[in-house]
Amino acid sequence: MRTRAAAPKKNVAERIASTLRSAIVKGRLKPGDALPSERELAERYEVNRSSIREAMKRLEAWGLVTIRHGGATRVTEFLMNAGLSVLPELLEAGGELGTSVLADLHELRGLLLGFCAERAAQRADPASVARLDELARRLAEPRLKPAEAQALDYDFFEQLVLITGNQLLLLFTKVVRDIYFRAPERFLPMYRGDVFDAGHHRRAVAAIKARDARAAGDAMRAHADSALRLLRKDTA
Amino acid sequence: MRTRAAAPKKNVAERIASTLRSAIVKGRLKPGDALPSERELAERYEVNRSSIREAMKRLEAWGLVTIRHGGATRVTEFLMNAGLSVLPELLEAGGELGTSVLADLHELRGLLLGFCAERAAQRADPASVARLDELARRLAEPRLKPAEAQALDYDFFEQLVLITGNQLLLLFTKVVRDIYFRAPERFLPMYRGDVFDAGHHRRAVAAIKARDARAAGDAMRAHADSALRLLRKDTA
DNA sequence: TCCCGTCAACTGGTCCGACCAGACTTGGCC
DNA sequence: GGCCAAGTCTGGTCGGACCAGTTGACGGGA
Repeated sequence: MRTRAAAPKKNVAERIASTLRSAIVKGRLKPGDALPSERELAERYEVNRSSIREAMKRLEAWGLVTIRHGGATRVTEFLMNAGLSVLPELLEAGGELGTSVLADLHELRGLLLGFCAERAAQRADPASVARLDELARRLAEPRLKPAEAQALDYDFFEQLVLITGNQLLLLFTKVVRDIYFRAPERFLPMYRGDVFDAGHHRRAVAAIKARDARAAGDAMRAHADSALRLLRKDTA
Repeated sequence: MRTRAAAPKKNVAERIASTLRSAIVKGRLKPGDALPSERELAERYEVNRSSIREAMKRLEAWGLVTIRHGGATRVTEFLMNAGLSVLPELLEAGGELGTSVLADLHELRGLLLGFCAERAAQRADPASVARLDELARRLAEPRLKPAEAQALDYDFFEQLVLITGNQLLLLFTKVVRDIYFRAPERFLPMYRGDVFDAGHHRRAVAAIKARDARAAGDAMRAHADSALRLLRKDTA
């Protein structure tokens, strides 16, 4: 809200869904709790019931509530039942949960980055390598804004994933992208000029060119690890 | 339930959303194509426009279409935009895409299994190890039905993930579970008595007990690799 | 007293038809 | 030919009606 686009032109349904989502993820509504009926919510928010229904459908799609015809709509135990789609919500909610999940994300990112870099060293075509090279070069530019570095870093990740040809992994990167976009402020500190080191990317590209899988993987793992260490230091 | 019932009591909106989703994922509707207007779809499917709207909202939540007020609703380049929620559909679609994604899944599963096993060897508590032991023992029973072996194998995976304490990974396993549940027939061949080898799990548990991270990881990676090899042989 | 079936009063699901609001299309004006 | 305005497409919101499962209170029978 406060940052990124003062949300001027959101749908009615979208606005209400966000409100309720926040209530759920932040714990004001606990798993098992019943939401007010659609008719009551419509009255409370002074909108039509159709809009409330849309908001409910959205919450259901996010895996945050279960709707039962005839029964009440209840908050689900989303950590055990929802899929990755609730992730952005979890991070946006901030707080303790958000931070621990953020660390989990970086841990997993390191694993995947390493894997992709190794694959890339084995089978990257010249055009892909050129794109990686270009991205690494731009990452090394002085006076790069944190937000730009973040965007380039994501592009680098995506390019690596594209090289592996693993479509499932590609879908996963989209989840990561959603998180980056929705809660960029959680990531920007690691891209500050005084802590971000573009050397990892440069070394990775060099290793990929040299077909050195191990070195490429190590470089990207080191990149993710540095973010993880920074996060741990900040929260400590 | 377990066998995925021929969709007996789905919503109108849900039914229509599934139909369209399938059309999109299977390529009958290509990225960039405009869907018919809500009013036209309502007429074609002989339902109210509200129901069509709900179906549209669902497709949008899945990342399959983009809705623009005033403009047409268009199919997105979903592989580049959708999240993991379309995965089950990709597999169910069968055909070339389904098989290649299945291979991707096994590849990724190997990576994650190996990672989790290594972590488990480093930090598993006795109770968790006992649960893994029990699961491995049951997997080794003679005359195990493929479906039972599949269920146990999934439980083993989940238990490993729980040991890592990575909540994000836990959410990912839920996605895997959804796939297993929705298209079990795609996985059962690898659990047939004559090809399934429970030795990988047994060796992994032994390695975890011995705190041998490398051996534990290798055992689980070998498990996933054997599935991948079988898949490649079948399609070849 | 206790159990069980009935039914009213919830809940969400679908429908209708109207109107608002943004975005394209078209045609006439310059 | 190029530009702008009106018309008519699109989705967005409304409200009010009715259908369809669930729930639980209430009353009658064992």
